[in-house]
Amino acid sequence: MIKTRPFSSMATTTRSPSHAQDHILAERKRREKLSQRFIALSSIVPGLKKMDKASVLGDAIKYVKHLQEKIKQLEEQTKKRTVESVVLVKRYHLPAADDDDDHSNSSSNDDAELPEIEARASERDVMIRIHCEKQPGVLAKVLSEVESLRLSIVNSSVLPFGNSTLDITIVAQMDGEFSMKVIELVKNLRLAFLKFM
Amino acid sequence: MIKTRPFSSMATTTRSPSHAQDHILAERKRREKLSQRFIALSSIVPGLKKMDKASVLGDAIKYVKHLQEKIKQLEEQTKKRTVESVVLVKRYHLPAADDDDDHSNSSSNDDAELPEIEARASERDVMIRIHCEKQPGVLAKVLSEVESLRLSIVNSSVLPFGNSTLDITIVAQMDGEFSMKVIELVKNLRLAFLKFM
DNA sequence: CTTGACACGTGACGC
DNA sequence: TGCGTCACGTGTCAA
Repeated sequence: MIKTRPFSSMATTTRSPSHAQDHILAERKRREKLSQRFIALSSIVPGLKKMDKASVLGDAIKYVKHLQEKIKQLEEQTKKRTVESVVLVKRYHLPAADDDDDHSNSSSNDDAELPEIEARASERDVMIRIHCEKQPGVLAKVLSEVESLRLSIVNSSVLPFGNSTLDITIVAQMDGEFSMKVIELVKNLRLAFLKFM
Repeated sequence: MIKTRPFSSMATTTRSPSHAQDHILAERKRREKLSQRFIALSSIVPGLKKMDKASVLGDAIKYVKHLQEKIKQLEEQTKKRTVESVVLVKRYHLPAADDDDDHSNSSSNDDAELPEIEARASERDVMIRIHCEKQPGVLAKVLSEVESLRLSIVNSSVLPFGNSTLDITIVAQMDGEFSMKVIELVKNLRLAFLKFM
């Protein structure tokens, strides 16, 4: 087997007599490693029809992109879900765009797990319901917050729901002639949660 | 860069010279395609230090596994965080769903005192909240109705609110693989209430 | 007979 | 100097 001379004219690349075999062996090992990785790659990429290297690479590329896109979607989705429940909450209290709040609005939401807060009032009674993530200290925090609003607590109930959720229901009464719009109440509770979390 | 005359003294496989060039060219194209895919692959795999083929393949493999694992986690998480919720308030119209309901709609409603029913589901847990008029026997009625839906009650709470209102919160669990869309649950409870009141 | 894919040996380049 | 990596041309096998 005689190869035609590549025109480099650099005929003087010393070839080691014994080490030439090393070279061959090393190259063989390298190829072996590559082939192994190709097999490994093709084994974790689902649904490939053609098993040739180009197709494996191509399908792997598509697959990676697909996975990345899916992860992106899932992460957005999880965030959206909490946002939706927040929106539900905001329906009750959204006029928050008032002047008493922080003006640094817009990007103010790092809302990892904002709770859903609902409040209603009947005569002197106020009912507060909070659907939130299970956290140590939430109940105490909420109760003290409620009391700080000059509301005397009549009853409270905490129900675990699912693995990581709490449903807190509180009934309180307003003192004397002091009264508070429920929307203000929800706003205050929400601010307390923002500080707390 | 054309090789002139490789004289074929090889006894085994002799190729026509023009066709040999085709072979070379084709192989070149194939290699080019492979290299291109390698580059493409390495461009979408983040944070790879070594750019040699074996490392690209190896890191791509690790990366794919990492993505798969992450997707698995995210999907589990979203499943946990998925909370279906339906609220039925008087005057609010249910998405009507199927035909199993009474068609005698229209002005048949003396619904002045229909309760507000809300249900949400997370995994096996179901939370039911009913805001209704204070009546003797409501709780028992509601609980038996819930149990008749193959739900085992985990916790229940009844809070008086105002003079004539009750806020009932129930947490129950669905049996085994039996599951029910929350909207069906709300519909059933609503029907029970309609019969009861 | 053509086409495409593969592994091999080999020269070259960079550290 | 050697060691690792690469691209190339080539022979071979299968569709």
